[in-house]
Amino acid sequence: MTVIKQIDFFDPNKIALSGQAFRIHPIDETHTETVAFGRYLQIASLGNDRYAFSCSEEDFDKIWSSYFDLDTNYKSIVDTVDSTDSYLQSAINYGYGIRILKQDVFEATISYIISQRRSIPSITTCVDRLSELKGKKIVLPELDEHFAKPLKKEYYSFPTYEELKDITSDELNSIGAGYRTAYIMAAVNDFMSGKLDTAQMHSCKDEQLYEVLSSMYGVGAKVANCIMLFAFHRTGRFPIDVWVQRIQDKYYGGSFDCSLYPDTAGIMQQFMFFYERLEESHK
DNA sequence: GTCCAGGATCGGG
DNA sequence: CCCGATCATGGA
Repeated sequence: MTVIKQIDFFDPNKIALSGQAFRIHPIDETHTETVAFGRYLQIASLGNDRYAFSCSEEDFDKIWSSYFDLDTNYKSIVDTVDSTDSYLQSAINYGYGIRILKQDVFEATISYIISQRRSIPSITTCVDRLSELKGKKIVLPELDEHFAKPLKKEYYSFPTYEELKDITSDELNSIGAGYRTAYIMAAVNDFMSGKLDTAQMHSCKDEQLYEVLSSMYGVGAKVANCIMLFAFHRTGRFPIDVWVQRIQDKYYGGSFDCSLYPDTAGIMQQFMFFYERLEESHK
């Protein structure tokens, strides 16, 4: 099953390298693969803003169009950027095609709890190990001539909280969760007990959602904002990690003025993060 | 071996 | 309220 679409402002490999999700990867220059919502998806870039997706029309409409935030007009958002902010202008030019994903709430919560004080490759390893341990094996879709060979032999879904309800400390230690083991156990319990209810959280205003998330054991300001931005699509949130703080120190006198972008500061943040990290890797 | 990573918690001032 | 020490491990 293959669906071909024409899409503006969409660069799957840049999204994969932008560090907002940990299970999306470039295969080669024109192919990207991801695992999300229990499925494997491959995207082939055909040129002239045309893309092949390895899914049915129905899954594209019900899952992937939303996941990649394809109903949002990023060009108009980019046009609102302060023309005198040359750093942000450069970052946006460099990151043209990055969209903010709408990730699964539980997966994003656990992944960002794992993420604290680790590098992105290390987070990826840990998330993959957890999926292999407790997720379900995924049946790959048929991949026709548009697509490349997948990177791995086997893929596993990110486990649901039901699938993690009996996970032990030893198991979490074995996948390299380190000192975050207790945080993950607590988070699973919060979802299982109904203290955290995804549907209810979606209806919360930003401040209330932030309170709920940051009240979790092992979830502070940065992780709470990442969950809000990358799972709940609260695009006004501005997560500050070591990279973003570095950017603020170098180019914004210590703090970026988010009030200029009340509804899109998080999108700006993602462009800056991508720009700074990849510039650094080219040195 | 050394150093740092998409930080949070805790105790003390 | 702010500050410093501490946390376990992978990857460069």
